[in-house]
Amino acid sequence: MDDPLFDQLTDAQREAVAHVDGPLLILAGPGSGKTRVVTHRIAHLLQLGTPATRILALTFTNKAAQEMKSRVELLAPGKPVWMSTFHRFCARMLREYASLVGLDPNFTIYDASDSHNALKHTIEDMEFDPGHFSLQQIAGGISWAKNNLIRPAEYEPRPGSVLGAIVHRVYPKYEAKLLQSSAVDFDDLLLHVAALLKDNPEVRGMLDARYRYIMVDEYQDTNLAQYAIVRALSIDVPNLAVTGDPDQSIYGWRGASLRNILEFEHDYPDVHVVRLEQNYRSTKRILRVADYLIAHNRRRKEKTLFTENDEGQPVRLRIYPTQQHEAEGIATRIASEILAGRRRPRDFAIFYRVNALSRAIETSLASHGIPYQMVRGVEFFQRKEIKDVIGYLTLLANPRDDEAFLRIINTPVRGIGRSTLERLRAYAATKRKPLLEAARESGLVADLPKKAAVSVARFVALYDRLSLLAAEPVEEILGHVLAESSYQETLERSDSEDDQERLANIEELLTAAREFDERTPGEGHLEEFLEDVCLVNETDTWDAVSDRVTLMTLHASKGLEFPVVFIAAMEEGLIPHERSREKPDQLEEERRLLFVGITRAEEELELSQASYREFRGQRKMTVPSQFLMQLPPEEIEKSQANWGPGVVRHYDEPVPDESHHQGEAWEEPEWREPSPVSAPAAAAPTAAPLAVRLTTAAELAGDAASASPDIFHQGMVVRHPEYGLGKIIALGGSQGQRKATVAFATAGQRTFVLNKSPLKPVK
DNA sequence: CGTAATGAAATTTTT
DNA sequence: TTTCATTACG
Repeated sequence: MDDPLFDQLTDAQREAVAHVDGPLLILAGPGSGKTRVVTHRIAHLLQLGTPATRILALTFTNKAAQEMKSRVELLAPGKPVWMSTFHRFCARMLREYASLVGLDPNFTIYDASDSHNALKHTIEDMEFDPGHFSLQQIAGGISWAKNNLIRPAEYEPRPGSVLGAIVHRVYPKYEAKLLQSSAVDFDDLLLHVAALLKDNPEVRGMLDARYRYIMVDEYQDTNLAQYAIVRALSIDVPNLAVTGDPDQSIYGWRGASLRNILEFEHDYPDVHVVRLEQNYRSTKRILRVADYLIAHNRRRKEKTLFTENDEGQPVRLRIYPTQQHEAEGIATRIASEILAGRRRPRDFAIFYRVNALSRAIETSLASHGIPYQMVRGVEFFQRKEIKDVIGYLTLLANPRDDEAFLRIINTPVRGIGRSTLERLRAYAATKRKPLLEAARESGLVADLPKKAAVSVARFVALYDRLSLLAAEPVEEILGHVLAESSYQETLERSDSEDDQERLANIEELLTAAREFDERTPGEGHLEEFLEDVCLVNETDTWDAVSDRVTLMTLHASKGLEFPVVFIAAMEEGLIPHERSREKPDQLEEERRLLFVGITRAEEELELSQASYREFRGQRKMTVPSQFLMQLPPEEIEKSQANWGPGVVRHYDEPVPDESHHQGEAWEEPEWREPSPVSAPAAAAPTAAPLAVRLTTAAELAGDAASASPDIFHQGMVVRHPEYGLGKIIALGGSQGQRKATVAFATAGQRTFVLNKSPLKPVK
């Protein structure tokens, strides 16, 4: 084979890429060039003349899909291969076949918190008392059922299970509520598609034929619903290629089933299996540590990881007195490496089991002036202000969406309180109408005070005004929403810092909308925007480019790699997490989680443990993680750090005379005041990477001279020579076509093309 | 109706 | 300790 596509591949990789027809299982260890294989295989299929539209590649994250897209683009430019996440693929299928499962094509996708609210409202409507079970437990039960392809009517509670009995009662009502609102939760996206394929053989057959080659990444993380979907699409044309690593399955708690990959050979008997065991990422020592650890798992496929990389440094294990010492130790190490010019901030990553552990580390990094970015749990699109504003758009797109209605009906406050809503809900329930419809008829609602009815009517009028804009670019709709609901004004009037931050976040959302508009010209893309918004997550926008230390949970680290990795808090109860200790399966998953963390490291790995840790305000003595005992002792360089408080010291220095700090010295660690740092490279860390990337840098560089339209923003007060003072209520269009709608005090609303208008900002 | 105060709960979270 | 959700007041 002298095809350039195969040039840079190893034999094993080549074997996988060259495989064309029939099922293929690629067992790919960490750092084994899996993405390379998948992308090259796609390119190869294209080269053989397969139309791009006949290839489907499914991933779990947008980031992975994006990565794949850009790499295929390099190998085979301009080919529209469908590469997306499972959920996005399903969303698209459902838009096409919505009516077959009882949805409108403009259905809403509920994220976790939306569906939580929907469940809460369902239970309220039922006047059902779930006893001591929490909403989350019930939600978990429903989610479990959905992941296992059990529809409401088919749900059979385990005999004697109280929770099961509750789920049995609630699940059908919850599902009915979603359908009534024409909404789906994340699990539904998969479940509905699986059901669609099962119940409609002709549709299934057509799609099976349409997607001639299907590839699934991270197959070890598929659940039964995903399995069923993939399976249904590869019956007549069984050209299914899956890649995965059983040892990296860390989402069992989300319904992923290791069975799918372990039994793949059973499900597809004539499967071709390729093992990618050579690692190109880590040093020999790191790899041996990972391999030794994971060998303790029983439920797996044996594999032999090897690398031709250097031996590398020993893996370090540091034991600190307290978490503050631990954090300080890590920060000091990083600082000295950077100051010595050996590394840059972006070379480092710090992983931990739970988000709550990040705080101490952040504090220390900040005090050393080390720039960092945290991939954090609270996502941009989950913030209240974002969800509020999105709520308006959602209701515009789907007037049947009761959850969206409830979210925005009194945000900002318009005097529509609990009792009013109670009556609206009762009315809507008896008339079997969406809440918005009920609101429209507020005059007919029994016992509704006139004042309340007027408030409701005003809201409906607002809604109707906004809905006239539904086909406009998203940025413009958003602008009108912000202005006419007085959401923005309410925040601006507030002087709390939180609210100022909210305004900034809304500004980011506007930017995201603008970028979306530029990306998708034409009319009526509201649903697509909303889909983007809810199927995107912050990890996707983790910025590999910026020069910062990365902080994240072990889960979030999957798929990434860093020259130097720290894994903090190697303690019983954290890793393995206490909630995982009951079942052996869960313990194995925790072990895999650590395996994933370890195998992210390219050159250096440092594990650490604190002897005492403050947890929920309690200082407790810790027990070393059992996993530490499952590492090869000869590969580990263990050291105990025993010095007193406040001493910032490089680790390679010998431990100093500890006499006067012995014993309780660490009880009250003293803190150096976080000192502002002199070096410009070490600017104070910005709080959070926002989910939305700003393009302003490029734009400013481009045409800074022409007092660009970018100086105008949402809500700004402007002056017009003729009409006087006005406020920008919406912006739209891009570049030279940038337009603003301005509400003037005397002259009403007018729209201008900014480049040609005499508008000037005031202030 | 809206805000302040109290109390219970607290992993991980591809979408 | 912190965060939320519900409850009690003004």
